[in-house]
Amino acid sequence: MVNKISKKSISTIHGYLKNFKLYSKEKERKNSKKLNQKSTKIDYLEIDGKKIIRYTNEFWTSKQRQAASIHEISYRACFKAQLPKFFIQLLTKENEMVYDPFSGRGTTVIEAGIMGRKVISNDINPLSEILTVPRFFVQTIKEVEERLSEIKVDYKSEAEIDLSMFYHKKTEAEIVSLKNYLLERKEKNEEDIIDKWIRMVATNRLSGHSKGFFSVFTLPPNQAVSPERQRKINEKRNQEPEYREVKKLIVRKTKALQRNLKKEEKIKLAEAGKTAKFLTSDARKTPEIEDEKVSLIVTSPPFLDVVQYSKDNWLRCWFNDIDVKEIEKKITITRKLDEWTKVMKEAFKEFYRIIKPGGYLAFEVGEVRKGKIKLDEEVVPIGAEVGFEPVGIVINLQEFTKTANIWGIENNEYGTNTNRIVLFKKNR
DNA sequence: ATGATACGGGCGGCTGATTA
DNA sequence: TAATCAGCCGCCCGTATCAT
Repeated sequence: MVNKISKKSISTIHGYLKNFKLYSKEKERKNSKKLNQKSTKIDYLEIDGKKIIRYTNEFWTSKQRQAASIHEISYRACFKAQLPKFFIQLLTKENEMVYDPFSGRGTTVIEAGIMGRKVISNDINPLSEILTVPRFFVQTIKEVEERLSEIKVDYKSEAEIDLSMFYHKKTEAEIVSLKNYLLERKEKNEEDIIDKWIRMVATNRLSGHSKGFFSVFTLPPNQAVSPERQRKINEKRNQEPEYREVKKLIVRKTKALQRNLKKEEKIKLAEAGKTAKFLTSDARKTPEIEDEKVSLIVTSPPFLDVVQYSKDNWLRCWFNDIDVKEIEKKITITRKLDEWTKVMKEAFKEFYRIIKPGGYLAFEVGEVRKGKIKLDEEVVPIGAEVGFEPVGIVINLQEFTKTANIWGIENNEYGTNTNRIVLFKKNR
């Protein structure tokens, strides 16, 4: 619900954020045509002797399923599509380059693609590319059905590891057959975009807590359950894996992913996909990206080591023949703040190199350790040191419908109840 | 003994689509 | 129109273990 706005100079961005009023669809529905009258709260922080402005408002709403359905790929710690949309709309024009160095499930680049921007996506975890690339080239139900029908299932096949706590024998045979098919296609260099689409959907269906997934009831798929733990869950719930039709579920999710995707959005995605770059590099070292090529970065880095990305993805890595240990070796961000800061500074240097003069960096971070560590405030001097001008901190505050009960955390307590974005500009 | 680091838990409210 | 249900989302922190 961002007001239509073209690219703004730095002073008008301040004006825009200051005078921002969110047009509320909710209120419209309730026959009140009024704007959401919340005005932006402004305060100032002093960091390293310099004043920095902080804007707090409900700049976007992030209800579930309010963005394009194509984003509905579960991944650990993914921000809502409304976040990148806000900054892309505010800070870039069509055909300009948008980049996400910590791409994850690819929310930023997919959203940028829908909006007709050019994109580069990077993530050190190869799973990111597997989940992102195919969604630029949305396949029709018919294409997917036809391809699936060509894939032979050997009902004698079994996984080399014990997955009996997750899958019915027949389901497991179907998954393993699909895994082997995809591996063979890849090895023979025959893997096409339809195969990749199927790989992406299947990877997303491996485990979850409803009948739309291949597995028995388990946790939602953004967090992995260990085999030992799954056995206990099965015991506790007195359940055992029932048969799930793998091909049928893939077709169903294929349909769901494009549920509300408009025709022109699909075309724009495909256009962006044709020129897109997908990297699997360390964000500090991306020589594939030329100097001053990028108009906007919207990203969110790992917050210290709060999330175990490789562990949470063990089953998906198994399906895609990705060595979890190899990824763990590459991801070296520790829980120590000073080391995190060092790594981020190197990354910021790289961002400065590839952003064009006049371009922006929107860097989303959060509070961790019960608010003891405010990463947004840590990030401001890092950006300034490498040459960026800190524009300000943008905080999106909303009445949350979040239900993070896993760790007994109440609404608006800890975690990402607010999105905190540090906005930087590279001056001309 | 003390501080640092590693490990890993295991739900449920809400929204929107589908079905009755 | 109401009822049902699939599927989304959550970057924390207590405790065990290791290092000094």
